[in-house]
Amino acid sequence: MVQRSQLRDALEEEIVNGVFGKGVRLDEQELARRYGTSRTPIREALMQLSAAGLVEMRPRRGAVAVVPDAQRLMEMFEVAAEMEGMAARLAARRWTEADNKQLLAVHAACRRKAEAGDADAYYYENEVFHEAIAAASHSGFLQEQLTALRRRLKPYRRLQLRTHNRVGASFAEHDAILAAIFAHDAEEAERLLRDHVLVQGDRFADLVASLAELPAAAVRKA
Amino acid sequence: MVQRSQLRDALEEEIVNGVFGKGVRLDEQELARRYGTSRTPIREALMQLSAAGLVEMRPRRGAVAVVPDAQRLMEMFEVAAEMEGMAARLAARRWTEADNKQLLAVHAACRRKAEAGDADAYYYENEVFHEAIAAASHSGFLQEQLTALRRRLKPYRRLQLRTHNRVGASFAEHDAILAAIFAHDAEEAERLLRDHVLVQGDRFADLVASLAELPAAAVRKA
DNA sequence: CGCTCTAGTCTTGTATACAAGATCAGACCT
DNA sequence: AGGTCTGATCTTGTATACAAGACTAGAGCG
Repeated sequence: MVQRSQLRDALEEEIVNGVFGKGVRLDEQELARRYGTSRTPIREALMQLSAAGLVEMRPRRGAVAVVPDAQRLMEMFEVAAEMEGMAARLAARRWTEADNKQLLAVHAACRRKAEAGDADAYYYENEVFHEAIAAASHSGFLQEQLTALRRRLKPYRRLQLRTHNRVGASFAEHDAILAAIFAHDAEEAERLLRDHVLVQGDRFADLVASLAELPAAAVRKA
Repeated sequence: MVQRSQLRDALEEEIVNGVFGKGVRLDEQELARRYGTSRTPIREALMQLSAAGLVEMRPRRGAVAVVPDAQRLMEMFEVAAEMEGMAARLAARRWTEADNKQLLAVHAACRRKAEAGDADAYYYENEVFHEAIAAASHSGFLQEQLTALRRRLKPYRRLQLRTHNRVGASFAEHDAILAAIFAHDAEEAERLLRDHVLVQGDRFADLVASLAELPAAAVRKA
């Protein structure tokens, strides 16, 4: 049986992965055909995605996928870095024995994937690692916000984890972050995790800049 | 003519202001009757609000208003403080002449309302002040996130601005924040604005605690 | 030759009809 | 009497029909 949320997730997946180009109209009938349903569930999914900022709904003129340009992407990475840093700070103050166990377990899993040189598998465990820190912050709201943000940045993160030997560096950073958290050094944990995420943003910016994929970063309108 | 977004906003307003009690089912037919429309637009509005975290949609069992308990509210204030602080930090680094002008103008408006002792008017200008700082951060994404968060915290903020002589204190804090921003002191601006917002959260927590309005903070389920 | 106005078509937005799971009440059984 | 099963009713979820604004193409005009 198909859950309502699955349609939304499938659409989100497609949009976030850039299946639809910038400014392409998302035709409700076509989507309905493609997903084998009527327009109603499609519309409801689109409404949700528009509330989440993934599509823009122009009255009477259809929905278009929102494809963040390089500047917007940097802004998103900046905010993500700030919030991940905040999570680390709170985690350093509040972690429990259960959090400790969980973090060590996930960290070990990261090590295995990193040593195996499996970037894709590492990428997955990396997500779990960050999620575990968010959980250790014991702020449900922060955790939710971070999860939503991570989903949107997912494809871009993945993109640049593959470059260079980022996996090795990433793991080393995880190590330092955990040390700071377990030492209850909130400021240091915040700084380290923030930088850890920002590096991804910077690297992404480099990547984009080098590809010059971006003719119209400044053409954003109010 | 009634825009689609107006229905959503009206519903959001009602929910955020706690018109519906905790766990009360939002009956689609009743809402449709009340707003003089069919169920379809109501459903679409509810979908958007569920994506924004304001209502929870339980499959086949209807939507209920999500009323944050005290702990969740504190978490939201914490995150808001962090992001407002971030905005101040960025604003201190990036403000332009136009931002400067705008900030001074809004600050002057705040002063007038504060001196007139008009808490409600001050409350409104206060919003504009914070919005102006977010604008001066030159991060569109951060600005949007802050706007969304502010909307959700609005009723609680308003609640505690009325207490004590918070208006006078608030204005003095604004003054210091602007000084730090104009001096390009990013760290100080961040610290001041963060505390400025956190005070509101703390005061709110005091309020709630004193009213003991909250029997079931721990009953939140996974 | 290009612009504008207009009719036609297409797409979105809303209402309604129908299908299917959830709730509730009453009867039945233990 | 209490609990449980079952059918009636109600609500949500989906499909379809219809209304109304937006795009398009083509004719007419400058």
